[in-house]
Amino acid sequence: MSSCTQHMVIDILRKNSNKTVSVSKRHAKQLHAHVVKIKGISHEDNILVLSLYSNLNLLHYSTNLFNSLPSPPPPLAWSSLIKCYTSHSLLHLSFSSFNSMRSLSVPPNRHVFPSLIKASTLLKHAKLAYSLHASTVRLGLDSDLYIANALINMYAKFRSFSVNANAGNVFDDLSLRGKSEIHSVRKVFDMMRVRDVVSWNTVIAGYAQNGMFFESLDMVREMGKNGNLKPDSFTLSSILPIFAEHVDVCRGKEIHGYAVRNGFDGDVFIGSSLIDMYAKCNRLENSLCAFYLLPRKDAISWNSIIAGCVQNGEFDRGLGFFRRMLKENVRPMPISFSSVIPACAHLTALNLGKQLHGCIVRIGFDDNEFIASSLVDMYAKCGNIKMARSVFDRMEKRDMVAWTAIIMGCAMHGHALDAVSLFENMLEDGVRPCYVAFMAVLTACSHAGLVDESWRYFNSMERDFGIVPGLEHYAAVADLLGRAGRLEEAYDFISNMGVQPTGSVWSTLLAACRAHKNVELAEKVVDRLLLIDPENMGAYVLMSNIYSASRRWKDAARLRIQMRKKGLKKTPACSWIEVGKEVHTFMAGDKSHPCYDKINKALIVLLEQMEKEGYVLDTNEVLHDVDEEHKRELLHNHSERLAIAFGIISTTAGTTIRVIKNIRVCTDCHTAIKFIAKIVGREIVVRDNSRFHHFKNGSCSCGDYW
DNA sequence: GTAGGGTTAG
Repeated sequence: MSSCTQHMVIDILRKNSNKTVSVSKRHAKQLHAHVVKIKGISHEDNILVLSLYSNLNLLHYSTNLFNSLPSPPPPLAWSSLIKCYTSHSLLHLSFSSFNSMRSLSVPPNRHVFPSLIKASTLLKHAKLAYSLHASTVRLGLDSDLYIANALINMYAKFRSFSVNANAGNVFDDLSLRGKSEIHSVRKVFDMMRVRDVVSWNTVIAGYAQNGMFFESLDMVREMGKNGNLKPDSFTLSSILPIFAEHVDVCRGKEIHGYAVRNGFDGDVFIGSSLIDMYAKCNRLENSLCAFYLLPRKDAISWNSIIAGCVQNGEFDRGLGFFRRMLKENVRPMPISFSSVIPACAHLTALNLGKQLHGCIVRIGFDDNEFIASSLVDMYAKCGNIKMARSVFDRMEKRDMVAWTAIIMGCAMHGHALDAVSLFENMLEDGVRPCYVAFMAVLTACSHAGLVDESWRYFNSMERDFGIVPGLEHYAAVADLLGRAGRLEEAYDFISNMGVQPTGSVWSTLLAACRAHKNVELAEKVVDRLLLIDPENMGAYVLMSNIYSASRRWKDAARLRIQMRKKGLKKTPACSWIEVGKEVHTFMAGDKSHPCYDKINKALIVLLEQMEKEGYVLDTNEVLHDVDEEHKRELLHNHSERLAIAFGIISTTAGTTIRVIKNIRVCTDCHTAIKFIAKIVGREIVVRDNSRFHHFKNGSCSCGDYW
């Protein structure tokens, strides 16, 4: 009897809601067997079993049972089948089934629409979705609780699609449509006679995901007042990202407290939202607590803590969590890689980055845009611009981030013309440049002295793209003017820029004054600089260097005394190199390395050969008023030379040497490294605080302009 | 039959 079957179905579904899925699955099959055994083939009962299979997401059992039904199957059978297809993301099958259903003249009932609306949402197929909405209106079903909930979700999602599409491409009509869609969310919601917690949560999440934070939080209040419903774990995980974005840790903590009081703090969704919220509020310790207190961790919990560490500059920690994730057999997701690779980029850990790249290729994630962009950036930052370019060239779809990464990469490596032509290619591709993309192309211009191009891009920013130039853009142009020797022009440009200049903008001009030996303007600049940033030690050092270079020792000494009085100390110069699996660090004049004697001997031998080749020491770099011999020793012990010499004696012949320095390479070392590269027949890559220098065969990729 | 969390460039 089918009423007996119905009771058993209900019993199984109840057990299923207790998360004992495997038990229910077994029960379902037992029930099916029971039905077959006792009653032979009863289609009425089979339809109930089918709805049970469909609820348990058992695709094959559902389709097999469905195919055994006589034609035409009743509406309940169709809606079960379609639901099953949709929840397995077989969206085209959902629609082809719907079409078959209609061609057999089976009337669609209310149960079939939610799955179809969901399928059209997942397909991002707006036309289909709108026609489904129209059908429900014609059938008078559009205020049905489940259908309306699905419609609200659909309109909220379409709004975010168009918002996101708008960020990368030029489709102005989409933003208008986006507005009407968020309006439709509210219209459907307002029209409903009965709303449940899902209705409220869907609207709240929809507003939150579309950046309508005020409206979202307002709905949470309304939910309690007019809806008489308490926020649940869905509500909380929707609104936590709002406080993450606003860096509002106080209100984030309030939500955390509410979650604890109501027993939601063990929920994995809440957990990862909390980890993320605390990390974005720079409270990594709280993120770690939230992570460790989670009773069950899923892949997303791991992703959140990895991204949290990396975003807070805890690169080694982020890498550590990534390793532990693998060790605990949690399958990494594409996001896991795009979160952890920037850690390699920041640590300049090329070998580690390569290993991760290998892993990515093996898993088959190498076509993921996010991962590819992070790899482009990582290779560029680790000094391997060729690999960066090859990863970029292999990308099928390139979004603005990918373009920006490669343009910035080329800029850092002094390939300014490549950077500029890539920027033009990006525009031809219809990708709209953003704030960062302009930073990249302007940086490229400034590294190569392309004054005219720089002006052209700078002027087009606001005029053609509506991007108001920020400090970084002004700084790049000012830097370029200064280094091109147009010092007065640069001074006027900085004095009249649209934003308040920072000390560092003036510092670049000060450096230019030094390069072009203009002491008078330097004095004017340093006054302006110290007015804004009186503690800027770089300014004192530079000005002192400028005085020294023009042999005004007394003025130089006066500044150094002022520095000492203020307690300002120069940033100690430091270089490091990765040999084998270890990173070796050298300070200027550092004799502490276990191989120091060997390094020193190598440097002496090199110096002899360099001098034979025509190297002349440039002592202008040394700011102290000391005798020539002492100057020679000071230069000889610059940290990059120690690191390079160590690299030469501890790696096999022909290996590229990659050294990183925390401040700019000095002119003398720059000349010296050109000689060294030629003598030892190796490529030497040096990254200073702003760019890469590739030394090869006696010359440098920067063309001595840096 | 409907709703939720985490990514990349400076």
